[in-house]
Amino acid sequence: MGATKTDHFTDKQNAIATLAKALGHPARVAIIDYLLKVDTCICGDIVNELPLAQPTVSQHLKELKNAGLIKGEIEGNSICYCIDEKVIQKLQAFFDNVSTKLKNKKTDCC
Amino acid sequence: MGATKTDHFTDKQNAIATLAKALGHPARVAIIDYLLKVDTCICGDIVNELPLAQPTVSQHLKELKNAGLIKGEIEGNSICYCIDEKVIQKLQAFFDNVSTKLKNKKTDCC
DNA sequence: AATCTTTATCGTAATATTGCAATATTAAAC
DNA sequence: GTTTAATATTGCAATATTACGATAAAGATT
Repeated sequence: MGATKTDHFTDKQNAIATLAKALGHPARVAIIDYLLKVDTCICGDIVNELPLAQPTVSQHLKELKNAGLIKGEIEGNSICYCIDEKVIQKLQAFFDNVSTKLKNKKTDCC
Repeated sequence: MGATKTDHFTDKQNAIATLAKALGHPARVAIIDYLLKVDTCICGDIVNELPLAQPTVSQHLKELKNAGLIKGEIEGNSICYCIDEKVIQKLQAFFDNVSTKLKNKKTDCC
């Protein structure tokens, strides 16, 4: 196989998994880190920052974009990428919820 | 290729990526959801809950365990799995940080 | 319009992931 | 000790991901 059975899980579970998967590569975490660090966010800068070839970076940016984590805006002949705050908040809410529920748990088996 | 170039990224980036990757599958998100929902957390229950065969669930549990997201404790001839609160807090802190930094950003290009 | 710059896409090789049937392991129950 | 029950491991097929060279596309520059 190799294909994920998404249809058997809830929309929310699939949504979180998609976002988490998008961040499941250090290069993509590094891209997020970089976009946070700088105020301008031109694709070329990201390529220079990362230890990967330009097509590879482009592919990682595409995956972050597909997952909805970043947005790209054409700026002359270069492209400005930024993080989508709403999507980050979705992840934040998920982990907040997990954390809260863990604290309220009665049994602490392990 | 197909192998991730982990050595070029920071330990923190690799750590976040590893955790995110572990949650990058709906079945594994569903496992976390289930562990939060119930007070007992025996592996067999998880197998019954998920629409996947026992070996597949076992494999997903192993990946969550390898990433450090859950811990397993032998309980008779069954196994009790629980979420590691500390690791969740690591992810929580990461997204809190991203969120805060986004809010403090001057330029909002996209 | 020819050229340069910037980013995306294609093609492809190497590796990883997903899923399951079959089988192994280990502890309880009899 | 044999059987039952619960979980893990093995082996394998299908698919996905990662990485990059080569090339394309599209706007800027000359």
